Amino acid sequence: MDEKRSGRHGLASSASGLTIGELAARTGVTPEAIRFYEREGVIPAAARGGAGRYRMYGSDDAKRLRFVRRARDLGFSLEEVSDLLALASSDPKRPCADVNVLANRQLARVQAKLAQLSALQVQLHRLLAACARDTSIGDCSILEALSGPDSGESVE
Amino acid sequence: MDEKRSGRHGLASSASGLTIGELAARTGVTPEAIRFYEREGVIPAAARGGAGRYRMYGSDDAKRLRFVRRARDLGFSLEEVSDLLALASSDPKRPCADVNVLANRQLARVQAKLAQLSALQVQLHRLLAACARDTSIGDCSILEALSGPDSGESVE
DNA sequence: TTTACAGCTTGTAGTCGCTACAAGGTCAAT
DNA sequence: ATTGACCTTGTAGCGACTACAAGCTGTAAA
Repeated sequence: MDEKRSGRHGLASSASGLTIGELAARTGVTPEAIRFYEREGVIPAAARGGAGRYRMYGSDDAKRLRFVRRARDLGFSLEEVSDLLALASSDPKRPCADVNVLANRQLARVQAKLAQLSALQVQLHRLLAACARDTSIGDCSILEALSGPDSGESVE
Repeated sequence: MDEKRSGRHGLASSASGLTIGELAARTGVTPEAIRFYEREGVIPAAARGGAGRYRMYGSDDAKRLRFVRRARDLGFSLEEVSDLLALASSDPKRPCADVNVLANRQLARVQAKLAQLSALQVQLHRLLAACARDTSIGDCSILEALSGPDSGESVE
């Protein structure tokens, strides 16, 4: 019955007997993060294994956790991940408009940040191009730019 | 001697008698952030005005604070801002290579993030394009993608 | 003079998504 | 019995602020 024990020290690792460390290894999420997700209510509290008080996980937990990791990788907040999880396990016949809304919102955020960073890149490029010709702190166009493009004696 | 009082309630606002709120208004940095910068050692502790114990600022402080804000806007960390401030007030004859290094590092960070976000944008676009044709949660390709592109029963 | 009130003071807690301990408990093997 | 990996909880820290709370100050209007 327990032929599937295989951890370095033999802690259960059968289809529905993963420890938190094993789950971590399978999902690419650290044990600390898993416990954090549980505390935050993103994933349900794990069942505790027989004698000891260790958290034990099954394949459903692994699936859910991979879902969480992928959604986080896409930039969704933990709250949105919770929403997505709830949607994923809701009535399969319901329209997936809510999912779409979430994804679109995230896309908008990503695009806003892209625009902002793009502008930053341009500015830094310009500063560096100008500074390449400078040699001393006194003439450094970067420091000049930071010190005040819009005059400097406007304290009245 | 005190003909230059002009705040709503008359707190000093002459060339070198700004209160923290006035400084905030002139620099676009909130009073809380200014105090935070002082606590963190990014800007020196302000002089305290005569009778009361209010912080009082002059035009040099305003300049320095604008410098900080611009550098922050470019994405430099507070530690780097401190470094930049130190460089700006160091020997003007020294070469500005250090400034260049800092700016290049920041540009590299910005570009790394741009690449990352760009990839994210592509992924989200793909997900949304696929989902536009879906109608129900059960068929939602976004949730499918999150649930596991690489099979799903690999818990062994 | 009294009162009102804007704006200042310090200190602390919260944000977000973790990571990094510390101090101790558990499990299997040697 | 002891080792030693792994687990447990709880707490603090990161970065760069923001948001209070409780109280003080300074001026103006009643």
